[in-house]
Parts: sequence; C-alpha cells; structure tokens
Amino acid sequence: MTAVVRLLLADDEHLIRGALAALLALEDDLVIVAEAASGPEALAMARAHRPDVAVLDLQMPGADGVKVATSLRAELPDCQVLIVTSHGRPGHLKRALAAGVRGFVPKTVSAQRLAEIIRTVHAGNRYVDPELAADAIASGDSPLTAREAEVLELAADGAPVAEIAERAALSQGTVRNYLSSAATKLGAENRHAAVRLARERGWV
Amino acid sequence: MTAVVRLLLADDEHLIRGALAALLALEDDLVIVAEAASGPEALAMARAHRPDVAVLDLQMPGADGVKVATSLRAELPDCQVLIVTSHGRPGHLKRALAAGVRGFVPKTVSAQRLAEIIRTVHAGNRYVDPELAADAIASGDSPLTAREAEVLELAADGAPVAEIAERAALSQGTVRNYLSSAATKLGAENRHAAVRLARERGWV
DNA sequence: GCGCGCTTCTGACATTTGTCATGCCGAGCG
DNA sequence: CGCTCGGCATGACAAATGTCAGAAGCGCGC
Repeated sequence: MTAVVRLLLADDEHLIRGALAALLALEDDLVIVAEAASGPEALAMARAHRPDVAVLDLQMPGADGVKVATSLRAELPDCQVLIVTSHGRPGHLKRALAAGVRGFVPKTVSAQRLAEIIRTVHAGNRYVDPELAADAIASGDSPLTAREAEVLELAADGAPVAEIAERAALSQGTVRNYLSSAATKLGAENRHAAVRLARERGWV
Repeated sequence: MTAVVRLLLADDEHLIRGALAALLALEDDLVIVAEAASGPEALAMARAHRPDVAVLDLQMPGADGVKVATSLRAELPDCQVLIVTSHGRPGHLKRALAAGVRGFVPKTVSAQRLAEIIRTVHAGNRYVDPELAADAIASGDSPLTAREAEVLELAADGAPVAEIAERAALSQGTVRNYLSSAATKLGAENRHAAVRLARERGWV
C-alpha cells in the first residue's frame, strides 16, 4: 500500500472541480486538501496546505497553469505539478515542461486514468499524454526569433502598425519587417493569419 | 415524489463527462441513459434512447450544442435541451434560446444546482443563468446587418479581401464596404479588431 | 579575428485596405 | 403616387500594409 497523496485541485469551473473532487475522493489513497478557482488562489492554497501534488487547469483567471507551476517550483520544490487542459497546444506543453511540470494531460482522459497518473507523478516520474507529445514533436520548435514573437503578440488584437511600433518602442518600418518575416516563416498570407497560426501551435 | 428524469449527457471531455455522470447519478431521481462525445454522436444517442432532458456542452466537435438542439427540437419535441458552457458569450445565449433551448448555464455552477436546474427544465420551465442573462441584455442585439455579419465571418481567419469576395460572390469593393461599416458600428480600428469584438459578444 | 545570424533602421515600391460619393432597389408612409 | 430611408452594390481615391534591398552595430562560436 502506497502512502496517501495530498492533492490541490485548481480549476475555475466549479462544476468540473467539484465533480472531479468527488471522483478522486473515491480513491482510497487520494485526498483533496485544497481547492482553488484562480491562479493566485491556487498559489495561496498551496502555501497554506503544502500538497504533494497540484492538479492545475491550464487556463485560469489571474495566472495560467504554467505561471502557477513556475512559482510553485520555486516555493515548494516538493510539490509535483500536474497540468490538465481542454485544448492541448504543442507550445504549451513545451513551456510547461520547461517550467518543471511533471505531468501534462488533456481532459479527455478518464478519471481512473487521471488517478493513476497522479500516483505516477507523485512517485517522481513524469507523464505526458502520448498524443500531445506526438503533436509537439510533429509541430517542432517555433521558427520565430524572440523579437518576431514579441511583435506578433502585440499584433494579436488587430492593432495597427503605428500602435505596435509605439508599444514595442520600434520604428514602424522595423515592425513591418518583423511582421513580414514572421508571416513568411509561418506560411501565412498576412500578419493576422500569422497570429492565428502561431496561436494554434502555441508559439505565442 | 417526481418521476425519474432520463438524461443524455454530451461533452467531448471524457474527464468532465464521467465526473458529471457520477455526480448526477447520486441524485435518486436522475438517471443517465446515454453519453456522447460529439455533436453527431449526441444526436444518434438521443434517437436511440429518447431521453427526457439532453445536457449538451456548447462546444463539441462535429456540431455545436445549438445545432444539435435545433435538430433535436425537430426530431424529438418532447426532449428538453439544457446547454452547459465554459465561455458564456451573450450571442450564444440568444441563438440557443432561438433554437428552442430551455436552459443555459455556465460550468461555474455546482452539481447540486445543476441537478435542480435539470428538474426545472424537465418540468417544462426555462432557466437561464442570471449573470449570462444580464450580459446578454447589456450587450444588446447585434447592430450588424445580415451581410455584414456574413462577410465578417468570412474574414475571421485573416483571409485577404479578394478571397472573401470570391467566397461571398461579391465585388472586392462591396466587401470592403461591409467590413468598414461593421468595424465602424463596433467601434473597432480595423476589421481584425472588429472580428475579435464580434467574437467576444457572440455576434458571429 | 572573421563570419554568421539577430536586431535595428531607412527608403522606395507594389499591394491591400479603408473611406467616401454615388446609384439602385424595395418597404413603409403621407 | 411620390417621397424617404435602409440595405445593397460599385468604383475612385487615400491611407495602411507588405515586400525588398541595403546598411550598421552587436554578440557568439570556430
């Protein structure tokens, strides 16, 4: 018999969090010691309750799962982080692993499977969903340079070049050049399509 | 004592669907007779099992909750539809109600609350989350004409005007005009920002 | 040290887009 | 009927954007 695993559950959707809590509580060796509905709350709860494993949703108000994981890694090195997500973008997986996350799974897994994965992660092993891993490998690394990505991000909400230039403290010509080269690298018709593609691949 | 309510549960996320099923099954008067992971599957399951209430996720592969609701309304008029969603956009609510949906709630409600709402809907009453209803009223109706909305939708993926014109069988000038007036009505700087705004409000 | 790639900028040019004046048509109204 | 008004469509013009060539500085690896 393994030791009891103390869990922190963070997801902004009460319905899902509650349902998940109920299901995981059915497992004898899992106990939920805290729940949170936002990034900052998750962090506060983790500090207060020092769980063994933190199960975090990727998208939460305040701070996303990866940011929370980064802070957690620094403050509570003994707490393993497992990220659960609805929309698995390749780039997110890469960022998560870089942040020291031990597990990354889509919400399409069953509860039993999730319980097993929680135990795997608690034992100090890693677990990444095979499908997401395959996507990440297939899509490869971002071909964008740091500045290209930065400028593309500023262009994300459809702002005109003048505004982007001001916010990035660059000349308009330079901004256009970055946008142009980013669009070319991504094979997009224009910068807006480029933004969409980069989003899909988790490169922004 | 009310009669037993036979449920169809449709959500593409296994984890959530399973958890939800487990929680709702705890209620004596609720029984899940079918589950589905996509729009078409939900439809097929409904035909086969003829549930009293269909609980549908708004975003599913194949066909979204509103489309499924429309078909269901036509094929199984006795089956009440309740839509559950993560991201409640005002326009979606409006479209859902127009499609004959009886209930519309965000995933932030608790499972007990959901069970109550299922009973409400089964009794033939309507239920709309107050917060979402307020948003819908506040954001008002779409100021866009049919063509404006159509063209804006075609512009959604960042396609150039030429492509939109071809797909809409319009001249490029006309397309530009619609995009321009749509952007003006929405108070956006350009069509891309307009697309973003219309998306947020569920008008596309 | 030298080459290479990233960053930044400039200026010129072609293309795309946004804006405007204008005209057509059908619905509603006095 | 004749009028206005809103939706629909078009082409011309102006502004924004995309593309290209060139150039200078910087840091990194061989």
